[in-house]
Amino acid sequence: MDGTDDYVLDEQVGFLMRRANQRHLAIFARSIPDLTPTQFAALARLCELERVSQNALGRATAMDAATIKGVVDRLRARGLVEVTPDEVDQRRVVLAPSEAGRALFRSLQARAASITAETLAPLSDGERETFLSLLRRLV
Amino acid sequence: MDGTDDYVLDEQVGFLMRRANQRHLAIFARSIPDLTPTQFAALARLCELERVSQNALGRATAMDAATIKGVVDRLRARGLVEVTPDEVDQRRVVLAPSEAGRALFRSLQARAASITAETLAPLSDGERETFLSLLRRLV
DNA sequence: CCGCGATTGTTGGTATACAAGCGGATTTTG
DNA sequence: CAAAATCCGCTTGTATACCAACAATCGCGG
Repeated sequence: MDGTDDYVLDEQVGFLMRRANQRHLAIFARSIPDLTPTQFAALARLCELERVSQNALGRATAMDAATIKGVVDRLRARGLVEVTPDEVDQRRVVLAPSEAGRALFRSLQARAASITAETLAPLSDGERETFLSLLRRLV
Repeated sequence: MDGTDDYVLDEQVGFLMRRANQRHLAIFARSIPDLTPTQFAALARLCELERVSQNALGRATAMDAATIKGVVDRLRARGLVEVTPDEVDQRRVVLAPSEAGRALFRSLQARAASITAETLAPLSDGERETFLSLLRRLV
């Protein structure tokens, strides 16, 4: 039992992912101060899907129903998302990006791409590919 | 300008990290329901450092001063951490794991290690090494 | 057509997380 | 030694994030 039980926090994948995520979040906030990563993800998906229900958007962006509600509320409050009741299913609301939402997304697209680049900047091109493909298998 | 502006959310490192983290958090919560990953990290560091101030523990676990306060409060409420005022520096409080805290950490250590293993289970041994070493460079 | 399970959106509660700002203590510096 | 800078812990406010519970609605089987 000499070395089997040493638990080194700094080598745990969860701790490393948390810290890597912190660094990425800081890069994002510096580059796009107006929108959080979550809000941007929701807006991006909405621009891609055009018309979806709230929960469906949540599933498409890996967010809980309770979480997506708050995100959509904040996007709505800023006029980036429009909400209309679904005509057939009375439980649903249909979300769509407003013209302002679409314009904002377009204007931020390039910056968003550069955020990914900056996050991965410590790695070489090949390492980036490797990292992303391994990461994709851990979702 | 045909393909330069397609922003694919699912390929962004932030989105992938968020989802990989979600999966890891779910594994953690299933395996150690009593403690959050953050609380466990703080407890682990505390067992390693024995006696630290609150903010110092926060820095050692990559937590904001406001964040570590809440974490320590909850650990204290469960009797896992003991607090004494620092004798020299009157601003500081000195944290130390209680006997119960040390015992809990010891009893969870193996499970914590298996959480890392389960999180990385989709990868082969070599891929795990690669992933961790790349991830370590992104913190 | 009736009932029952599933889905939709909502709410409340808990737990990170960070920014900003506070008063107080300590250390550095001029 | 006094002023400035720094550090300490705290609080407030905002934003994820998830769970659990809820009413309203929908769809399907009988």
